[in-house]
Amino acid sequence: MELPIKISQQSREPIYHQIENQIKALIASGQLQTGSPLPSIRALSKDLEVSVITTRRAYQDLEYQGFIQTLQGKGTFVADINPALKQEMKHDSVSQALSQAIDTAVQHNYSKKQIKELFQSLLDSRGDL
Amino acid sequence: MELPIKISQQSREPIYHQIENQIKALIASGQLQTGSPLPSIRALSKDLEVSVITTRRAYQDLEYQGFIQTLQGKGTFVADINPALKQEMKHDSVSQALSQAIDTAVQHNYSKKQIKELFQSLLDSRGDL
DNA sequence: TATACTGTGTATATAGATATAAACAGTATA
DNA sequence: TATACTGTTTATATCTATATACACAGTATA
Repeated sequence: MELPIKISQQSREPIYHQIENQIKALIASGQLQTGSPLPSIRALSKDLEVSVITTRRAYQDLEYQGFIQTLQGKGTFVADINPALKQEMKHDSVSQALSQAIDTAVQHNYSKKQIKELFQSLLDSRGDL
Repeated sequence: MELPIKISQQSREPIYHQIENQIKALIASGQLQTGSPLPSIRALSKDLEVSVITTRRAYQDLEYQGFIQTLQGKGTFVADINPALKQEMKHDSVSQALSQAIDTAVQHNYSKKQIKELFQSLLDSRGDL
């Protein structure tokens, strides 16, 4: 079972962190339901072409945070998460991402109008929306 | 002379990289003009409460990329950069930041409408714009 | 029961990021 | 000329991230 996640090697964010964030997004948005199995750490490491230690680290963090649970010999499954928490996670993550992008634009001396226009044009040119 | 840059310790992006990006933004947007002096690596390290090695790394990378030049004993100065290049840098950096934020929203299954609304509300609640 | 998978623990190694410290060389000013 | 600044070099150290490898223990299936 493949997860729709992608790793950017040029990003300065650690790989395991990228994996974590993307799995969280899938869970928070309901694309991964409670109880559904995740790929094994070995399978995921092959998919993403990273080492098992890296995928394992991501899963460990997610488990520590309560998003997944792993059973030795069986695998790893999405945990049961309060829907209100999911909503909050969604909102927080997306808000933070957008805010940071606005920060970057402001740092570059973009006006409100310019930011809005560029954003609109980028949003409109997305083929997946 | 203090630079209006801030370091986020929780960000997973290396500190020197954060410094680089923010100085680039200042140069690209004209907030730092050709020839103007940057704070010494020691002064900057004190301002930002990071080590000299870290600020030096940022300055070295910026120099390698042609944005600044340093003279031993004198200090570090903004280089002369083609205005077209500045424009391109601005546009690329801001576009990339906004695109990545949209990616995050999409990962969280946000619709175009939701993204737009959240963005608008975040933009409107900015006190600095 | 053997095989193929699962997670867990451990080891070794390398690269990157960052801290602190000291010394050297160059510049500027009182 | 001494002092205070500037960048440069070097050293030591620690932590983090990631790679590869191996072995152990648990589960599932043919």
